[in-house]
Amino acid sequence: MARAGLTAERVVRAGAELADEIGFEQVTPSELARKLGIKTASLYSHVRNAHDLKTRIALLALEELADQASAAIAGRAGRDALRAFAHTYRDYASQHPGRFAAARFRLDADTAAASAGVRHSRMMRAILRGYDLPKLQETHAVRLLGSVFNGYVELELAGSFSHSAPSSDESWTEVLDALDSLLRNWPAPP
Amino acid sequence: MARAGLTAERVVRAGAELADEIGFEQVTPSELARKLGIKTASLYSHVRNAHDLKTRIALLALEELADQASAAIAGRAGRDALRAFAHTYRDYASQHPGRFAAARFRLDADTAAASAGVRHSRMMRAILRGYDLPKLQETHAVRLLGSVFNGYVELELAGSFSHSAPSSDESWTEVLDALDSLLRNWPAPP
DNA sequence: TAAGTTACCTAAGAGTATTAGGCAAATGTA
DNA sequence: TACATTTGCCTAATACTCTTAGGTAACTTA
Repeated sequence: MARAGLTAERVVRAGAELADEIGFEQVTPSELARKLGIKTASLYSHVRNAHDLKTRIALLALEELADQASAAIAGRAGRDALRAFAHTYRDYASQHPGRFAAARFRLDADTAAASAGVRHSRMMRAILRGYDLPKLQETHAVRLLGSVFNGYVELELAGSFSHSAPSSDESWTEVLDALDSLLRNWPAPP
Repeated sequence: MARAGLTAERVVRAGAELADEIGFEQVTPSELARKLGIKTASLYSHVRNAHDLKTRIALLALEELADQASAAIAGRAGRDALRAFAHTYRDYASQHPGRFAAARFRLDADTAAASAGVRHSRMMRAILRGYDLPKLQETHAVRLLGSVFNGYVELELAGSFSHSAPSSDESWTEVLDALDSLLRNWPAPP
């Protein structure tokens, strides 16, 4: 019997591809085994179980996304950085919808803390340094940015913006301009 | 054999409760049948299949949420309406996390168009009427609001805000103030 | 009370997740 | 080169899950 020469890493990468093809929810050991041309049981030497598989795909996606975002904001500040970061997010989601869904997979606290997820919030904080926000408002602003990026992309992926004018592209740039303006005129706390 | 006296509607309501107990993803025919004390196969006289069950729970949740939001914004305008609407969203999600997840279940286009989802965007548009937005910017603003509300609540539910100060409650009010301020000073298009 | 409806059942087929144990291909060692 | 070890993949088996088909007994209505 010829071997496929798989490793845990190759399995996870194939899982990520599969997620982009059929959706992250639909990625299961049996489906992935089919794609790889091996028996389902054979996967269990590379991955602990179905949940472990999904977790690893999520970690991969978080890492990839952080890498791309980090490259995008390098050397930029203020509005430019904000736009570059946001575009990276949206582009990644449209090119890799399954991976993006994976990045939103709910990890347990420890795994999340050790994931590339923390780089994401660090980058947002870095972007905010280009705006003159009161120190105490920074976390609020980070949470707002995270909410908008995740929320917008998810709604768009769900098709919520595709059945009415104006185009989602247009809204996206307007929304980013609005956010930029908001960050430059953040309301003073009471 | 004593009958449980179920109907499609009671089944769906039980499904919604189950979602709040164990999570929407985990709601399956077999699990629901267990909760109801009947055999799995018996569910199929009330519901077409697993997907149909989830769809109906989603529609129920959208309806409930729209009802509550509609009651909350009645008689209010501007900042008050914005806050009332937003709080309804967040409260519903924290009291009914499973139903809230259900409300985000991806419906096919026709079902979505016939769902209470359309009431949600109508309400957001109504709220925006309290602000003096350029007509063309209204849709962009609706999309921004939807993104923030969905995004924030989802991140919060995922625990993203629970492991660092300040509290999510605090961020939520700051974020809403920021949104209010943004809507009152929406940047002029180029 | 007889007829019709229907809420629930049992039975069965196909598929999935997971574990246990086996063999043969790749790899390291003498 | 020959041997031992590791390991990548297999078959087999268990215990689910979803779904369909057909039956029966409990309610409803005339």
